[in-house]
Amino acid sequence: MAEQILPRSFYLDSPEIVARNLLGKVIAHRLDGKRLSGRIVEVEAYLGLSDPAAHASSGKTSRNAVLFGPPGFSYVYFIYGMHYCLNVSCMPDGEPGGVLIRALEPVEGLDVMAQLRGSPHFTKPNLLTAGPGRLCQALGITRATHNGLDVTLADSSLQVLNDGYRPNSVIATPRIGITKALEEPLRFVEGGKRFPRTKTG
DNA sequence: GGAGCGATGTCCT
DNA sequence: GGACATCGCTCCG
Repeated sequence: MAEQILPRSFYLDSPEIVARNLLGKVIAHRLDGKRLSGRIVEVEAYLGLSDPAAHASSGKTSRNAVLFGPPGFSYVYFIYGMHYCLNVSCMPDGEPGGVLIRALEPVEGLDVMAQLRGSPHFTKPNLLTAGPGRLCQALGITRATHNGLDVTLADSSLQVLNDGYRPNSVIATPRIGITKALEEPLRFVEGGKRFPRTKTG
């Protein structure tokens, strides 16, 4: 099938549902006329006020406002003084929720990704986009340029596409790198996929 | 290949 | 002032 932009209705569901459904979809970023893309192989769901690990848990602030807005918008934040992380908002307008994109399998523009990441990584394509900080660097995504973009528009520079690929199975595990709600199985990876990703799973 | 650790900016308490 | 949804380098096996 031809690739299609995921419609806003795709993101209306709860973060757990949207996270599972995002596995196997393609993130595409048009940068200086060149398309950089990768297939989603690892995601995490972050809920609203009931999830102490979520940015939205302490209420709406200027930083996390996108999570409280309409579904299908990018939420990019800066972490550890060094890295950006990409999320997509879900749930209806006014209700917080989001999905963190943790790892991609690079598909298009690997040469540009390697330049953005540093050329030594070109020989290790798994290190280009495995990890939330790495994939933002590889795609050229920053908070200044990519926070709050509507990823459902045909003319958006950042899109999420369905090309017909379907994961064989989905495995749920605890989330990584957090200090609260450590046991909740809200991290999702595709079962049996060979492509390297972060940590276990 | 795995554990330990430093780098480093922004936001909220 | 401290926490933080991370990464890459070192050192040790």
